Amino acid sequence: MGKTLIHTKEGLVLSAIEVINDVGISNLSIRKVASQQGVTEAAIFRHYKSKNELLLAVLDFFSKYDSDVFATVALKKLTPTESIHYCLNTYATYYENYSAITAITQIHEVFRNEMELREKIDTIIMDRTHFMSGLIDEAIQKNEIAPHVDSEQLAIIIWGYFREVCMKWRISEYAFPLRERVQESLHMILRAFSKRE
Amino acid sequence: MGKTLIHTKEGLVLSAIEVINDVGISNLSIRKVASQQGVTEAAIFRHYKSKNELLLAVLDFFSKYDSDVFATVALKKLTPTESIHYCLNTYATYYENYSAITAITQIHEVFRNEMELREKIDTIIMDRTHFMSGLIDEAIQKNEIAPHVDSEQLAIIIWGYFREVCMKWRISEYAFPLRERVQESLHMILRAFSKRE
Amino acid sequence: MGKTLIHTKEGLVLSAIEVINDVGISNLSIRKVASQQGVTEAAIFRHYKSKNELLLAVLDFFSKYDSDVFATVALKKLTPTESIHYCLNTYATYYENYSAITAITQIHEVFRNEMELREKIDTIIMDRTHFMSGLIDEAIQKNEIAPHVDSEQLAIIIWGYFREVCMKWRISEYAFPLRERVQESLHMILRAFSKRE
Amino acid sequence: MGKTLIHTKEGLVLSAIEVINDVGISNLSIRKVASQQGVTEAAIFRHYKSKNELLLAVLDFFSKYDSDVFATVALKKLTPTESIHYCLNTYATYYENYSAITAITQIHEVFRNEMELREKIDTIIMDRTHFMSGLIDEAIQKNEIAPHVDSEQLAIIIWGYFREVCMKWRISEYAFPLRERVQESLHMILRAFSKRE
DNA sequence: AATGAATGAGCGTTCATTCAT
DNA sequence: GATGAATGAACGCTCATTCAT
Repeated sequence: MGKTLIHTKEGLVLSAIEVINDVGISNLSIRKVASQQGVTEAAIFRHYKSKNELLLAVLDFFSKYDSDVFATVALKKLTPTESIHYCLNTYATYYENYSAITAITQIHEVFRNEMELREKIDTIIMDRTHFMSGLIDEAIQKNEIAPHVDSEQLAIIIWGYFREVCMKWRISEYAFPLRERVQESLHMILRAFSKRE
Repeated sequence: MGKTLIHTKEGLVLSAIEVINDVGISNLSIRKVASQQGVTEAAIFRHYKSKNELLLAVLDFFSKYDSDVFATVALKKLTPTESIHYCLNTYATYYENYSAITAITQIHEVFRNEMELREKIDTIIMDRTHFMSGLIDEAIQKNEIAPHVDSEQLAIIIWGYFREVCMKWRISEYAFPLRERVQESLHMILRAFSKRE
Repeated sequence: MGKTLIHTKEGLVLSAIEVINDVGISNLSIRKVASQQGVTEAAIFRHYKSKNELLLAVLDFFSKYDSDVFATVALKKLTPTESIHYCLNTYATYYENYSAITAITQIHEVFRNEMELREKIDTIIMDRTHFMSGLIDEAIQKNEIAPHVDSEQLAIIIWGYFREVCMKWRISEYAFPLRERVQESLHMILRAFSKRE
Repeated sequence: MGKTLIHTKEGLVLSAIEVINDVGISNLSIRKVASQQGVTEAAIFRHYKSKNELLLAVLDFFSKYDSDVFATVALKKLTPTESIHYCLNTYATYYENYSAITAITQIHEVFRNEMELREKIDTIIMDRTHFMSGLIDEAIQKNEIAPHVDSEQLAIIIWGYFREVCMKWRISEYAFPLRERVQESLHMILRAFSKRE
């Protein structure tokens, strides 16, 4: 019973992501999520009291991975550079297997016009940047990255790259292996910003 | 006469950009553009025969700058690295003075569900990447950038950074000087990827 | 429950016919049907997913009578001539009591520009002609109608007459008794085409 | 000059008929007539001060033929029966060569919702019926048609047939020779109603 | 004699949401 | 826990008509 509820509730999030991927966030509607899920529109309002609340759940789902990744990185005994690799590799692998979710990486702007959604998305972005710049700071301290590098700016570069390559992947209709490409480019970036002997 | 026509038609593009910046692309409607412009909705359809056509004009306006920039760069006698700086500096300066247009940099995904818009936006992105990777190739040939660098990947990194920093600028509500920040970061990037002696 | 549904759905068809009779098929709109019925426009779309689907239901309603008539004629043990009389008498009586529906007899042409409607209306007309020419063939075999008569042409004459007299009835604002008039004229026609001794 | 005006004015009527035939009376609009004619919408209002006035001109054009036919019939020295044949033959020949105009024969009902148009169309129908029943009366007097026949009812039968066969012709997409068919059927009708020896 | 621009009303349709069942 | 019916607002778009040029 409780289980079914949870199942349906989460199922709606997955359906919403599917719909966003299929017809775009602008054309997402409760009706379409309902029919994707095979329920009535009214049924959705039993689980989420508004469309925005469903979208908040989508963002929760999208970022739930974040805490896991951040936590895992902390647990493993990796060098900072390895951590950065591990982090992006995790996302890239995940996205490669669930390509629809990359739609969410591209629609931050759309969420910005509803206060609740805006706060959530801003927090997600901020946390990711913060986490990344933290790793970079560590890397600088451990001489893996050159000392003059501004960690926040590099964090923006890395996330910006990641978002851009996700976009290219979508445009290409998933024509190249995302994980490999990200790995290569990240390697290139970290090497470029590494300390020079 | 001709003047009035051009004025209204172009004015509608500017109004559309304003509306997109204000309420978001998802909430853009012909009604809102009309009221922003102070005309009736029907009047818009005299100038653009559909909403999509107006949006195409917005993309035209957004990218019209591109050819100018590409051409100017070719004319000036600059080193490739200087050209890259000049290019991003131009956009950053422009955006800094017309912050609403940065909204357009963030909405590629939304346009992807209308074929005409999709084609246009894909072309714009491709052309920009191509132009940038061309400059990088030149830079590699002239030993300004390290030979092992993949020019297309670096182009993606640079544009990804630019898009990301525009997003951050918007989130911060234009709290930092965009041009300066871009200049610094770009300097950092190009230095990192430069040939090491 | 089920009852309410059927009621509203069928009610909309009757409302649509009322509107067509009042303001003409060209001026029929979902808005007007809605207000005739005392519901909102959106409510209509719960029952019929488009305006055309509602119009199809109107045609269904208009022709649902057909199968009943055809079937009844077959059941009763009447001479072919009596059958023809019975058939037109049934329509005339029905129309006399529900004059608004005669509007539908006059609007074939208008429906011709929507493929779905066109197919439906063409089928209705074809079936009626076919049924009538079948009866005439029988009448010829039983020597009630002269052998040289082309049954399809006579069917067209009879239906053409019926449609024309309905038009006259409408023009006259229902000033003469439709049933009686049809009966007389049909009698005149059948007598004229009967076998002469 | 005057000539051009007349030409344009009449051209608009022909364009309107073309549009009605192409997209149906319900989808006729000033815009479409204008573009069919290759002028602006505003230009039409220079010639006809409203859409209804243009439609009145269409009806004028449609029925202008009537007076010619009526007059010609009176001039020629024909028997009443021959006159009826001549009359329908003239229309059938005309329509066969200008099939678009048969659209007008089918849309009386649509015109009924604008008072001016209604009056016009009612007059046309009445005049035609009157003319036909006059010929039938003559035929009765000259023993060409049986004495017990009600001339008005037969007139309705004949015009009803004619309208119906025009409809069938349209449905069939002009698959049979209209004139021939009308001639045959009319022959059949007049023979049936003729005096029997 | 004709055009381009504009208007206000109306169109068919979709939306998020509510509520009785 | 879910459904079917309904609503009111908004959507993109087309209409007949007007008017300054």
